[in-house]
Amino acid sequence: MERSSRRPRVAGGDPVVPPVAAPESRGERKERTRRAILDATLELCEDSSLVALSLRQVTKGVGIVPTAFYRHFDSIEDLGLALVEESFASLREMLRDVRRSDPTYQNIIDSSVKVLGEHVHSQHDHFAFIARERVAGPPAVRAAIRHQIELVERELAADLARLTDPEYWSTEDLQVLSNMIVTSMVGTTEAILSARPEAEQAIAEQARTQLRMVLVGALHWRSTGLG
Amino acid sequence: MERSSRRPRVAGGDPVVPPVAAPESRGERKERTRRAILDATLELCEDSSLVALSLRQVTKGVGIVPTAFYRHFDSIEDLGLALVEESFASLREMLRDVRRSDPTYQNIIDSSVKVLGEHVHSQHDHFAFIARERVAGPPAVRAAIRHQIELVERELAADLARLTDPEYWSTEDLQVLSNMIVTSMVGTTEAILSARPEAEQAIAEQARTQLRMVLVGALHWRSTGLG
DNA sequence: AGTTTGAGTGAACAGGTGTTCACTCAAATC
DNA sequence: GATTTGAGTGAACACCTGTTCACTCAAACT
Repeated sequence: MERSSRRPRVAGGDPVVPPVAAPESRGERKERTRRAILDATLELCEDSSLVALSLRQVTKGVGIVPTAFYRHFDSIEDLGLALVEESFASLREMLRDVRRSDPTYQNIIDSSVKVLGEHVHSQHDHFAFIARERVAGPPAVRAAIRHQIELVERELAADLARLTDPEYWSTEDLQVLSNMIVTSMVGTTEAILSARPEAEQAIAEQARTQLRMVLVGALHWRSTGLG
Repeated sequence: MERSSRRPRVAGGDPVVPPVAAPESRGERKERTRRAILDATLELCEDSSLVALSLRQVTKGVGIVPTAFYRHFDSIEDLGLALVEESFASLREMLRDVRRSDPTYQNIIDSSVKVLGEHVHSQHDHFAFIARERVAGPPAVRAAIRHQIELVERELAADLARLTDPEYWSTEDLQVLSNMIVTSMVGTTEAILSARPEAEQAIAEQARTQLRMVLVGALHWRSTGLG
């Protein structure tokens, strides 16, 4: 047991840098442990779910004793809510990138799908967390994710309002269209996350085609219905 | 302990009918216990996931001893695969109902959404199981569900092939369209399952509008793209 | 009638679970 | 320099976990 220092290990492996060399303030150290808990949890529940994850698994992954967990979170569910916030911070960063979309791409669809693909990889754990816990997490976590997605849908509907003719597009229709686009993008995300890498090109192509189909529908839409 | 008979209790509560009055064959009894395990599992993992469900919880729910479980399934994962088969039997029954759609409804969309709503309620546990375990179940269960959904998508694409002009609709486009419709219906199912009952009317209306939008897109689609 | 089969039992195992408690000891405050 | 604060420790608790084993005893087969 003489190996275990008082300082948390922070991740699965042992620190490469001499642990003594870091003069940390109290707050810095607490924040570092907190981060380590969040990161370890994202990794550990990757192929199961928060509801199947035990407090002791998390603390073992971090390299702290079970009791230390309570200095940071009340429960796994509480931890989950923190991860929802963090994950949606990633997602909103992506939306920011989508909005000021790369001018080298000629249209919105290509650049959106490109940005989605990039972020799903660079923020893989966050996107996987949302996709899973959205339907399988603890009730409070599910509710929090649903709420966040609803906010995103409303934002997208507001964006779309600026691009469409209010004569033909009612607020309700825009909300419905926005929901469909978000649902489709959630589906694309799930597909990327659970596919072999070589299939990703095809998934992206499918996502583009779907958005094009929806766009064709939108261009011919009349609020009055199919007429 | 004198209350506990040798016969399994079959569900949460105690049997109302005198348990002695049933002369069962060996096979009948085994099948009854198997059903009880399947039913108890569907109930128990309703608000968590298979991965968070223990073998002992299941057997306690059924009213049998943990060891008896192994007479029916190798593991919880094995049980999960049986539930996938059973749940997709429900889903395919729904698809059958959709195909010979109610002639009192004038179009496919209205009747399809109606049938979906009905089946999501009458087979609530099966649909909830698929929706959850699709993303959060044990790997083998996830794979099985993905495979089944892929089959459904291909069937739908074949149906659509009969309704569209092959001049404008390539096989690939039909597959993509089918994927979008299925994704949208999965989204609608999730929405119904996690919404308060009074919101269901609005969800159905949204589902109809989305299908109408897609249909408008389909009617104006050219395989060559947006032109 | 006698034998085999197999669904269900109950005890035991080694180990994992959340939570409590009194504790250390270094940073932060006085 | 003395005191307070609080992140982390380690033992202990009562309970739950999957799996094993030898067993019962009624239905099914010979």
